Amino acid sequence: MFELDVRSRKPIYEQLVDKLKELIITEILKTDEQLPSVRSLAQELTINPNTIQKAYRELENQGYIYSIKGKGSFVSPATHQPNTEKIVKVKKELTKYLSEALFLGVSTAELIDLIKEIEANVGGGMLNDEDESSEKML
Amino acid sequence: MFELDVRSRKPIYEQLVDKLKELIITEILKTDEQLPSVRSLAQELTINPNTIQKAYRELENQGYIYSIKGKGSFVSPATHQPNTEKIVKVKKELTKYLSEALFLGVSTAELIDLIKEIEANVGGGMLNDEDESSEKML
DNA sequence: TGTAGTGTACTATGATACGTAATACAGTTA
DNA sequence: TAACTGTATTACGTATCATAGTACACTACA
Repeated sequence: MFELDVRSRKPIYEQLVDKLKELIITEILKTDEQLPSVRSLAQELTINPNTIQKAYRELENQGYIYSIKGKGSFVSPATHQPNTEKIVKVKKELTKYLSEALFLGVSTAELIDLIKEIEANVGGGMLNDEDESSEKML
Repeated sequence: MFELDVRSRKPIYEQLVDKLKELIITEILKTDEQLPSVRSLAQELTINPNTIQKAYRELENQGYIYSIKGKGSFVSPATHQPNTEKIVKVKKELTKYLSEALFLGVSTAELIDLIKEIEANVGGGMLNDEDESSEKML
């Protein structure tokens, strides 16, 4: 279900946040669906429960999930209400990577195709994860 | 010339890499133009020379600049030869942020506009009279 | 009621990265 | 020679990450 790279410079909990966010955005994980418990996921990924909890806390802070003591953690309903601050932040990152992509020779057309491709997956359903090199497959 | 956030979670040297990369990509810094020396830039930014050097080393590793002992550091000529590995990496980041942008309600049209806007500022040459729409994205 | 499963909180420890500081060396330029 | 470049090394303090262990509060269920 997850591929983690424990050797990566990017913290494990942050990798988890990214992966889960992606699963939520693409609606592979649906609204109110229950996430694995911190302990079970920790055991499955052979990492520490605290690390899972940190990722869940971050996702909760960002509004992607909600947690109920004694019950579990669940996917938040997609509000789709514009969050200006977040959008500004994301656009900034986008600008950075779009610039670099163009600089590296990626064409505008290709980028637009990428957008359309992603758009088809966001809220749509199917998506497959093509991912990096190493490690830990579960 | 630079604005750094020493309190940011992002390392200073990495902020420097990003800023300089952007200046190179947008050709504000032109091929073979000399960068500030590690010591002078360190003094200007009131940070440690080692931190500058780390950023320069990273930029050199990524092919954006070259350094000559005793002379200085200079902007590499833009090769524009496709670097598959880098492109894959950038596309991956792009996918992440594009997904999130779409999820947050940014429209496809808006994203395409963003691409075109950036394209006008990258590499192509004609645009160093950046008076209007460009606005020095940072 | 008891028990197992949830989330949550806290302390402690080791490893690693970041940034600074000081020093040294090598090469270029005037 | 003197002053400027890049580069390398060691040491130190700090912060973050991840683990480990423990504890507590709440929920569900037999």
